[in-house]
Amino acid sequence: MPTSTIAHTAASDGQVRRSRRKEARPGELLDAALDLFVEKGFAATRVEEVAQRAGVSKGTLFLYFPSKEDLFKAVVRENISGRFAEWNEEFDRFKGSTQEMLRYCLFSWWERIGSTKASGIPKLMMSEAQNFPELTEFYQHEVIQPGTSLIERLLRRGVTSGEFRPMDLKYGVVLVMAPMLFLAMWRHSLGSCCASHLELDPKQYLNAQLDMLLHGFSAQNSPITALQENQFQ
Amino acid sequence: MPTSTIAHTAASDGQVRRSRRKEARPGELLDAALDLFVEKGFAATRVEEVAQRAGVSKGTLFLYFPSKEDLFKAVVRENISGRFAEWNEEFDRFKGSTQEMLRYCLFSWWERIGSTKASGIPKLMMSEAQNFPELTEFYQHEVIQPGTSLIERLLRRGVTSGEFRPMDLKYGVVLVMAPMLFLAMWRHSLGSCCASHLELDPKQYLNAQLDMLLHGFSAQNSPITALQENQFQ
Amino acid sequence: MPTSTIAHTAASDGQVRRSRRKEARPGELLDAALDLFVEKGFAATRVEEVAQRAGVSKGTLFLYFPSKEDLFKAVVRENISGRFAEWNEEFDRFKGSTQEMLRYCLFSWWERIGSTKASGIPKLMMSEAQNFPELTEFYQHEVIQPGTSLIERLLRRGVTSGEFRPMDLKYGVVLVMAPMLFLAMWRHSLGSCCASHLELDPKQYLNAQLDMLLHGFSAQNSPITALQENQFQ
Amino acid sequence: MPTSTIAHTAASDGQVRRSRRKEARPGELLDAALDLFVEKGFAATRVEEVAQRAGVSKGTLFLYFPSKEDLFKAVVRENISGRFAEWNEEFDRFKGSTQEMLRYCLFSWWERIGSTKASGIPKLMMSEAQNFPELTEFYQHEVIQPGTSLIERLLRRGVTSGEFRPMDLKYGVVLVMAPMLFLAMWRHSLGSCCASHLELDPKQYLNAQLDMLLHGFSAQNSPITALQENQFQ
DNA sequence: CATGAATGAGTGTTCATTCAT
DNA sequence: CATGAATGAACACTCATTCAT
Repeated sequence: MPTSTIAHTAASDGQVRRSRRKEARPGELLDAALDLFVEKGFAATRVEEVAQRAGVSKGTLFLYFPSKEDLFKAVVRENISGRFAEWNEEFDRFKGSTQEMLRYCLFSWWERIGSTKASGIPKLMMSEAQNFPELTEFYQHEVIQPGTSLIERLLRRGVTSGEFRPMDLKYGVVLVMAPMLFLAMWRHSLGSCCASHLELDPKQYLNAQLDMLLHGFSAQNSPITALQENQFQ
Repeated sequence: MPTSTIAHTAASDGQVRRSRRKEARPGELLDAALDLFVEKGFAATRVEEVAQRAGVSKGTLFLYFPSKEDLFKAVVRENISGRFAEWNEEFDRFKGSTQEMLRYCLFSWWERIGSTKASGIPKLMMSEAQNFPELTEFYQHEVIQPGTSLIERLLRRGVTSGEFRPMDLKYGVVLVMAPMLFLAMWRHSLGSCCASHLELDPKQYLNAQLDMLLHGFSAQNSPITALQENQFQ
Repeated sequence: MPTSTIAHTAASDGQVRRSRRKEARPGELLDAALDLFVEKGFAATRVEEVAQRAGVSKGTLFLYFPSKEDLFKAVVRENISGRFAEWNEEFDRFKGSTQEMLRYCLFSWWERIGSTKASGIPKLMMSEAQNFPELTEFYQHEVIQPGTSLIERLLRRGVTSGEFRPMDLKYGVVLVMAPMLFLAMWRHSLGSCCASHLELDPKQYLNAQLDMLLHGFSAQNSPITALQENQFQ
Repeated sequence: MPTSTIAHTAASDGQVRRSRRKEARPGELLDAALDLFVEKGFAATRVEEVAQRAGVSKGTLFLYFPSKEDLFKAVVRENISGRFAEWNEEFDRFKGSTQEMLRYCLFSWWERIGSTKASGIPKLMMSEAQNFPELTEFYQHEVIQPGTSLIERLLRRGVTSGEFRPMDLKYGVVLVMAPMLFLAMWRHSLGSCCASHLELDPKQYLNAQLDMLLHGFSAQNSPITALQENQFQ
């Protein structure tokens, strides 16, 4: 009951703090919207429910976001696009090897997006892309392109330094991105539904991915890896 | 179980003529529904459009499937035919190296599933898993488990023969499956929407995956690969 | 209560004639829509009320008319545009003097439009033209242009035959149209609200207009006219 | 009577300073509202836009006018200032022929009303008469009746002097009024919407009307007129 | 006195579902 | 069996009105 703030008159300091009207902050709306979009998808989420969950009226929502699509865009910006600036800066300052950088990339993605509610957004986009072309274009520009640029940059660094083999960067980028996206989608769909024998421990999954990105399955490659044991957490 | 209501009428005259006629319509409806569900998702698909595409009236559709949800369930069930028996047999007879077997696995999947309409089913399941838990469980048993067993078997063969490093098979399996599922979903969603810089050539993508599964990015691994050139088609 | 036709089972001839569902005919919807559009204007008329008055559900209305604007267009076509073909034919066959033709023009307009509910449409268009540009364009093409063509033709005939003075046809047309439009608007607004000292008898008003169109106020013109006495009905 | 609540506070200090400040705002609001009501109609005008255009907040508007309807009433009342006294005096002093007087009547109406913002009021009244019966009655008394009296007086003068034929004054008055009202409405609705073949030059239109009021279309009447050429500006 | 954030009833349109024929 | 006309609940978005500050 977010409306519990109603009529909470602060008698002590002489000031009336809260009244019948809920003071809306866009933040609460964005949180509520993220929850519902991830849970139900874009189309199936009713704006009224978003408003209710944020403890305000439908009208108030439209006061802050001119349309449902704009609300969604704001959610994406708040939870995903906004992160790329910081990431790029971190990459600028990164001192270690590119292998370490790749590891950092996967694990910071996990901490900032993968393990949060925001990880539901990629799944959502996959599901609804066809039906909302404008949102899709937005997502392309705000998420896909910055994300691929970031990874491309990383791979280029590795190739330049001689750590990585020369490669077609386009497919290299997808090789790095796909497992992250897959993990996000898996957790929000099949992985979450059934106590499956395939319930993945995310960090172990990412370690396995990382290990394979670097060394592959082949036996002649370096032998001690996440694929063998759960030694990395 | 809407499909069970269909085919159990023609017991009297021994001929399946009447029942065959009846079964013709649900089949067309299921085909039409698969196309549309994959293209637009469950919610955005209108039953009337399904009926039109199948050449029948909306009323007729509801004659065969008591609700849109039942239609959806029937679509998913119908398209999960057990291809796994055949695959297992092929694996029994396979003579080459496990590396070749892995390659065969990815490419036969592409030919039989990935490049066909059936590739829409994983996307559907990912998108709608939350809304159809009963269906999800069914999918787990009928597809995910047989599929993982198949790949697990393959990996075990590789480890036993010394071609592959020892590994935690659970994560190994996901490493193999993820790119296939990702490819299927990508093609049916974001990948098809935007004239993206990320439009993937499926065979090249699979080659790149295969290459990385075997060798990873590292420079000390075998240098000439699909990642470098487009020599594989 | 148009829904009184419900469950009116015709027991006599063995046939069930009417059932719970109302059989909608677009005609009833058009009638209801004309009533309400004229009474309340386009924007203020709720489609649900139109449907109710026609005795059907809101959904049924959208079965016949894809949008409120289309409903309006159909109303205009049914009640106004459709008349011009007949009018043109009558003008083709007209044998008398152009003065008689002008009289015929005004009075047949009165019988077919001015005295009917359709006379509310011009007022409505005047009120709402600015807010519904698409409707306005439609009205231009379907009503204003055919109407002006008809009158222009009439005036040209009179000038050619020497009955009328040479004139700038554009303003001649407006001189003829304006009083008809004014009468229609007056009746649906100020004229209908108050038992005014200006309550106009339409036929007398039209006679006065006709007389003035032909002769003006001047004393040197033909003396016996509608302006003097109420001899015409 | 919302305007009565405004100006009766400043009795104490004799100076109208404070009250003058207060009155400034309603004036701006009424101006803004007139513009918008005329342009868009009552329903389509948003109070927020009125407030913005007047440079105040929405809340302030409701401080002065308890509702949108009250604002509308105030707008109409405000803009019906008694110009009729002046007009009557001018008629008292008029020396020329009644034909000249009629011409003066039309053109001074154009200068004082027709060409100004005030010409929007008749359109408003025509559009909204049904919804504001109380206002309509007010308009009858304050505008229609004085106006008709003025014209009636003019026509009577012409008949008495022998310039005009004897006539039923009631219809004579409408014959004179109708084209003025029509012009005002046309300019504010259809005439302004469409780059129509019927875009009217007001002075030419009034000349044509005047000419026809005096002579009609008939060929035996005086031949050189505004209907023939555009020689009058 | 002035503000503007908050409200919530109201509207056009869609679409799964029903049912008389 | 098959049809398709009819239904009505649902939903995004608007805007006059309120009221705490």
